[in-house]
This record gives sequence, C-alpha cells and structure tokens, in this order.
Amino acid sequence: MKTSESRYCKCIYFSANALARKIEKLACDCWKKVNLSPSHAYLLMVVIEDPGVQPGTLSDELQLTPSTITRLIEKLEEKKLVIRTTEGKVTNVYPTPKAKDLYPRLKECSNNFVEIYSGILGKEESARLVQNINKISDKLQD
Amino acid sequence: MKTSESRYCKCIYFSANALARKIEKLACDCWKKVNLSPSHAYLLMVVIEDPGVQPGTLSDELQLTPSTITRLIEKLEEKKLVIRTTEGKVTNVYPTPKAKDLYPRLKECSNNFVEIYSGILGKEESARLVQNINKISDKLQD
DNA sequence: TGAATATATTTGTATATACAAATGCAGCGT
DNA sequence: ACGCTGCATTTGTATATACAAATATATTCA
Repeated sequence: MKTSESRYCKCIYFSANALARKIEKLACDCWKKVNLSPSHAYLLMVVIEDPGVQPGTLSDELQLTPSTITRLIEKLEEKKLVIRTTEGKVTNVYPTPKAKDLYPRLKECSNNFVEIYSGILGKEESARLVQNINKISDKLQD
Repeated sequence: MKTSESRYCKCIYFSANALARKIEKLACDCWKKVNLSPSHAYLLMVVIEDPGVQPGTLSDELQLTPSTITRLIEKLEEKKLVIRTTEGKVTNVYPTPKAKDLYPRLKECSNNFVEIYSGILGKEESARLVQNINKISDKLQD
C-alpha cells in the first residue's frame, strides 16, 4: 500500500515517520560501503571537519540528544575512527588517521545518496521539500 | 540550534529524521492522556474501526513491518485493549469493550494533536506539507 | 497424493534513540 | 574557603523499530 492510501495519510505523525523510515533505509544502503550507519557517518564527517569538536556541539549540529551522541561516539571509538580526550568537564573528539583516510569515501557515499534520492524525486522538488521540512522543523523547536 | 542552521540541513536524511523526532515528541505529549504511544494509539483505532483486522493489513495500513505490528499488538493485549484469535495461518485482532469505551478519548487526542500542529504550522501550510511528504514517500516505495 | 512453494505470523536479536539520574567539574556569592 | 548552583557528559534503562530465521498453515502442480 502506498503511504498516500493509508487512512492516516493526512496525519503528519504518520507521514513524517513513514518518510523518515524510507529515507533511513535508502541511506543505510548507501553507507553500507563504508560499513557505517548514516548517523555514525554524519557524526564522523563533522569530527573530521572540526577536529576536537565537543559532544554538546555535535548534539546541536546533528539535532540528537547528548546521550545519543555519547553512544554514537562510543561505537566509533570501538572502530578506531575517533578518540576522546576528557579534561575537566569538557570532552574533545578527534578523528584518527584511519578516519581521515576514510573521508573521501564518506563524501562519496554522501554524494551518492543525494544523487539517488534526487534522481528519484527530482532535483528541484527534493530541494524544495527539504527546505519546507526544515521550515516546519524550526517552528517546532522545543 | 535550528534545524535549518545545521551544516546538513540540505540533506533529506537529516531533515526527515529531525522532523520525525520532533513530531514524535509532540504526539507523545498528546497521547499521554490515554497512556499510549502514538503508534499504539493509531493501531488501536484501526482495530476498533475494523474489528478482526489482520496483522498483515495493519502492517500495510500503518506502513510498519509485520514484526513491529506483532510487538505493538502484544503490548495492547497486555493492557487488555485487544484480543487475538489465531486460526490456521491467519490471526484476527479484536478490540475489547475497554478499548471501545476508550475510543472517544482516542479521537479527542488525535484531534487535539492535529489542532496543535496545525496551530503551529498553519492549517494550509501543514496540509500542503503532508501532501508533499506523501508524494515523496510514494515514490520511494520499495 | 505428496512435495515444493508461498503466505501469515511470531520470535530472537540487534539498532537507534531518548529520558532521567548520576557524575564530575567550574564558577559564584558570601 | 566552602557550599550552592549550573553545565557537560556519561550511564542505566526503556522504547520503537527492523531484519532474519523459525513456525505453521495453505496452495499448487506433477
């Protein structure tokens, strides 16, 4: 059944979740090449671009709670892709050389993902939708 | 930080997830009155409206995997809101009297939720967004 | 008829995420 | 200097969801 055929298709709860799940699936396929989930991959890209970035900033930037950020970092640490140094109350997260080497491939996955979905949805249409989604998201700021 | 200020705000993966999480939160607050999560509540409403509905249909209608549907039903069964009968390979799910009594309040929560978000987003704007989201969702049909 | 295949559902297990409480440190006011 | 308050992070725990395998039934066709 198509999303738009469900009896709840007019409810944003239903629609937003259905879309997120489908996008998640698509994204997972794209990032399988580097053996990372999309959220790990995005976090890692920020860490590579801003070495020493703090969990709080990551939480802000990725719109995930601090505890989720901790969990994501833990896993990347296990994979030897980042290291954490804690001094006083602040923690800094740095990419390892292994992560830096991976960067081009991460970018490739990310570009690939954009190509795939804008291929399916149309470049303009998807850009417009994303803008609208963000506008709404901003209004729902807690 | 606003969603639209994140470095990834142009990526639909990021945007769709951020929106879904915010909407989820809003919805949870609305359904707290009946002590159900939104997905349990929506499933229950379908069961009340279509007594005897099968898990496969629920999966279709709610765009959730069969295993997720099983898990949702289990919880509603624990709460004595539905009962399951299995004959051969098909299972039928029925609402209990307790669930039927609850129906008006479920509807109330659901209306309340719509009011809240269309109050925040504007009635027309939110309706349009939902339509667009569904259109995209349909195109991403597996 | 009986084996192969297909369908509906459940179960085992894994993942992402969040909330609330705990921890550990920093800075402030007296 | 000391205790209070607040901030950044982590930890314990819970929830929603999914995938893959298992189960149990149904259908088909040789």
